[in-house]
Amino acid sequence: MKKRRVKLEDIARKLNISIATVSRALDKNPRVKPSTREKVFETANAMGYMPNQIAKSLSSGKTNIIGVIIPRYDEPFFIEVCRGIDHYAREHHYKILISSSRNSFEFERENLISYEKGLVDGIILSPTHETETFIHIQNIINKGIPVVLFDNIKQKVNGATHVIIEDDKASFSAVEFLVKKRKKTIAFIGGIKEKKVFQDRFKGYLKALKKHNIAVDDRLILHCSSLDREYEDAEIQNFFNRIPIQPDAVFACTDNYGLLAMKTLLNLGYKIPEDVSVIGFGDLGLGQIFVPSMTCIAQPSFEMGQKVAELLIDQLHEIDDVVPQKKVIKLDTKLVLRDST
Amino acid sequence: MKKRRVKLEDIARKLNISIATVSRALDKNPRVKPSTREKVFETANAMGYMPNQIAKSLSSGKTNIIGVIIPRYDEPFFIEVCRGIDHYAREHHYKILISSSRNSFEFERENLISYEKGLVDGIILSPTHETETFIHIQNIINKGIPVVLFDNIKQKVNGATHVIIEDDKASFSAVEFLVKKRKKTIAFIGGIKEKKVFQDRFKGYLKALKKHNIAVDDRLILHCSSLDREYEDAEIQNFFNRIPIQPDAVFACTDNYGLLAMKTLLNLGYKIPEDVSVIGFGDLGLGQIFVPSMTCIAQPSFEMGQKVAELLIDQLHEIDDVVPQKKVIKLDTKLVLRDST
DNA sequence: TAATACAATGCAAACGTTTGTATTATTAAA
DNA sequence: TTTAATAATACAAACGTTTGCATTGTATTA
Repeated sequence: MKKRRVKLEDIARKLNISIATVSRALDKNPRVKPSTREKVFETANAMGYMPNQIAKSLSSGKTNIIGVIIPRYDEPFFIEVCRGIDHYAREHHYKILISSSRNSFEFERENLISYEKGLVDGIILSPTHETETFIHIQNIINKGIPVVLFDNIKQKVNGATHVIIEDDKASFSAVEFLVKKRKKTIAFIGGIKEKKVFQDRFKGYLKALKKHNIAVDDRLILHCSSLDREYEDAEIQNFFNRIPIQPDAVFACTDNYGLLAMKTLLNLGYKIPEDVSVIGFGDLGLGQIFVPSMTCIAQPSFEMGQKVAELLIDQLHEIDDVVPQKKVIKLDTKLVLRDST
Repeated sequence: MKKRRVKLEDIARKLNISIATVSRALDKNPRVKPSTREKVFETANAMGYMPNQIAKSLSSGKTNIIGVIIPRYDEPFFIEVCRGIDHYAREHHYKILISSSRNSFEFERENLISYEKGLVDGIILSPTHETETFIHIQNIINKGIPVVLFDNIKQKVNGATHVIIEDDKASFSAVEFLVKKRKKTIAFIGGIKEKKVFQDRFKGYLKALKKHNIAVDDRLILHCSSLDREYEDAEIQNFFNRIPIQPDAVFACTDNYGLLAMKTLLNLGYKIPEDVSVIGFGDLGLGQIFVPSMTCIAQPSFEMGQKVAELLIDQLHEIDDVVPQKKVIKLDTKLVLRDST
């Protein structure tokens, strides 16, 4: 069934020249005579030659593959980042190997180890909420494999570049916006408490309330604990069904939470934005479709992907001896106003 | 900067044994004495040995990587399929290399060629709307690389396994459902005409109308031509803004079209489902969040991914001499009723 | 016409594994 | 003890490239 691949040797034999010459000819190396090169190209085509990437990689020590680890697929933010990575990477002749850590530290570690086997030239990683220790990442870096981290970074990792947004600032400004609209009972819907981004978004919420002398009311605060799409809905419905006071605004830490909140509130008979304003976080398209459309903090996801890829690829091309400056890159967010506020 | 990797040779030298023995010891090959094996494992650990996947692949001729080509990232259906693939693949020790053809035949071909260089053991592909000729796929198969196709297959490819749903049947039953609800002016929102799945879904629509003696009215039919999320919205808004008759139902060929239709209709003052019913296609979660929630044809995307991966991996494990039976697998859809009808 | 330069090509090692076969060491049987 | 059997290990080729260095061929100069 499986056909034997044509290799350099086959071309060499047919033309009665050496493998080295064939290799160089295909490389357009000026050391081989134009006429020879032509002949090589012709027979290579005729024979259907296709270089063996694996052999090339073994010889060169480069695979031109970037390993990407995200906590989950079913979060549009991560997919959008991947799209950004793919865009930049392809332009620079890299391919991407994506895997999901499924919100599990163990999976994240396993993935990292599998990448350590030399399959990838560098790694882009967004740590899970479970990730408390970073030695598994440090280990990889110590082996000389460049790593770029994005989103949800609990701890600065020495030698890695970080790309983040300022979650606390962003949520602070969103909540302050609500306060300035004279909202007094602002509900907060966050995600799992263990996740740094949610912690920071919560901090921003608290800070805005404090600044404007609004008392924090625990009954208005929900930290969703679901890791799956299916349970988030129930959790948020529960929350609003039982809430003892009527909120006049909701600040949600993701677009999805925001949409689910709007859905639940509408079903409970609230009018948006008359009775209650809602702000989401992310701005990944769905907020624009919902009726009413949702005000969001726009996070530059695609751009984040591009940036992350750019930084990694830059690092891959650095001269080995130059000890590179590792950086923390902060991308800007902005509040996009729509009908829900 | 870059540390030299520890290799078998280093372990061998340290223990004064041969590379072959080290290799076999790590493989737990019974040909090496238990005590030797122990020593090998110990020093391997102590030295931080990590096998070189590339070298392994070159030697074994297997990479344990599956190449996946999808037309676009920003279509939840494809991501859900990828998630299914990832799930099944990981369980069977395969990794996935994803790339997007960006709705372009040329990109699809390029990706395929890049995979042909021996990087992947097999390929999962969903052809673009531009893909008319299938020789690039046939070529790959002829080289002995297994290919499984899913969604949007215009032409049966010899030697490839196909996984599809019966788009015409599914849309027929959805439209018939509307007819039975006494809907007479049923609008159709499809995608680019060149895409087989949209052609089939349109056929189902026509067939249902015909069966129930409802005249086809071109003014009720929209074939969206946008390939980008951003333009779809405008196209659908335009359509409903200018529509000369009031539809009493809308059958949309994707969830996104359905949601955009609902949004536009609501903004135009229609009541859903009182004035107009809406059915979407896909059922990827968003329909449940929208208010009112959207009735959908549920397409088993995750399962499709799993199935596709299963079929490919089965093929990869087939004995080479056995000429395998290539199949066309049809997955079931069902109509999920919600508030929009 | 011999010496010299340089263009074109070839040889062989290297990349890090795996694995068939050969070799050596050890044990059991005669 | 020597022989036969078997267990343990070693050798070397193979996977398909790339590349530094050596070699051959050709043209230029004196």
